[in-house]
Amino acid sequence: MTTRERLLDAGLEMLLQHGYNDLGIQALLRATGTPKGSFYHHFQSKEDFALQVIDRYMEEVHRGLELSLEDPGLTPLARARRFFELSREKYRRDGYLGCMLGGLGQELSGVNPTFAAKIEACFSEISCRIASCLEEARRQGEIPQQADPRELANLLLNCWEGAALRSRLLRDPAPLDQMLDFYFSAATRSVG
Amino acid sequence: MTTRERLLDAGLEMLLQHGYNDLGIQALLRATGTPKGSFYHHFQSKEDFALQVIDRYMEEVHRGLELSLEDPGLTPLARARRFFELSREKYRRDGYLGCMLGGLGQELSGVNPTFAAKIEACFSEISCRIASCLEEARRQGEIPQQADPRELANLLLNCWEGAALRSRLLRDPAPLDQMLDFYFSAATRSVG
DNA sequence: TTGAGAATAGACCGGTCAGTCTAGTGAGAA
DNA sequence: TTCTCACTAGACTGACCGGTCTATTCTCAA
Repeated sequence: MTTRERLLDAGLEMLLQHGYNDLGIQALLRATGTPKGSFYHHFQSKEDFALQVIDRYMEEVHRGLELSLEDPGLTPLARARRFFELSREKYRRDGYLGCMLGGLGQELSGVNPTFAAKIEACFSEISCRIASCLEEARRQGEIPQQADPRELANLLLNCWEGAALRSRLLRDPAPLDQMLDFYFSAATRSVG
Repeated sequence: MTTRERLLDAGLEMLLQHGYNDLGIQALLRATGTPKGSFYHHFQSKEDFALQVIDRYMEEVHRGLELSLEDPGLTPLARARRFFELSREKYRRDGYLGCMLGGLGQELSGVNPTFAAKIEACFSEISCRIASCLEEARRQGEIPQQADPRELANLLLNCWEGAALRSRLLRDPAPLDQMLDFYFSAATRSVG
């Protein structure tokens, strides 16, 4: 494994726990046994590093989206739900520290437009893919014809992020499950 | 206005925008024209200061809860919605920077148990007061008898926080309104 | 075998951080 | 009038911050 990869790996873990401002380069280097020269050889700056960590985070997210949204054994609505259940499993493995996008978004969007734009773009990507899935659900009659898949997808994602924050505070998955139950029972009942 | 009050006022504004780690004591002092000695006369430490700022934030929240949840001109469900509409107006005045509890919760709960507990306690307080309101809604038949007011209140609050994060990223109130529409139409339709 | 460039290595930089310390000021009590 | 104490004032401390710099080592192509 290359130094760059080691740094990004550690970055995923440490940024999730510490956030951006509480993560020192020094600490990252100590944790990975990397000299400072290597870090600044591979990355322009701390900000550049964090942005690349977000890219790596998004690779995982997209793998999860493919795994769930393209599962032919499930109905479209069940596929959408599956994605968040996969995410919940990832959160469990991480110790219920929530979602890195939510964490960095909250911390940095008040002062750093680069991060704000980056993270909004990530949410937007995810939301779009879920929206096509919900579009399919609408075609198949799982949700009402007059429903707006794009708005429903944003709603689902935003509420999920809220649940993830509460789950981080409590170190407990319950808010995640409750939110999914509520959302999908509301979505199905509305067409029942 | 006393020095202490000036500092807490500025703290409300600056912590919302900058978060905890990006807010320097120096900057706070510069912004308020306060010498350092005064700050450390009134507050034990930066952490102590931030915890007191949260207390002040919660005073506002409780005022909002009283204003809305005890409004006799509205049905119980409408009172609950009113609280979040009031919050939305506050967010607008602040430039759509979201909710301080959500911001500090995300930033600090991974590393600082004191803040994690404090902020979870704040959410819990708010949720409890909304739950009694929803309990009353249940008594009056606005929501199903078998609904759990406490869970519904947590759900509402958590989803709101997610919408607030997205609103902060976009500097736009739309996610807030969409979330409220979805939640309350789901809640009423289920008993239709 | 040698030359070139990528990568490692860590001392070092100026600046800023939270927090301390001592001196001084001002208002109200005695 | 004088004493007291809450409060103001800001210089100062040591640690740590992100980032730079130069020297060295490694890898691999010519």
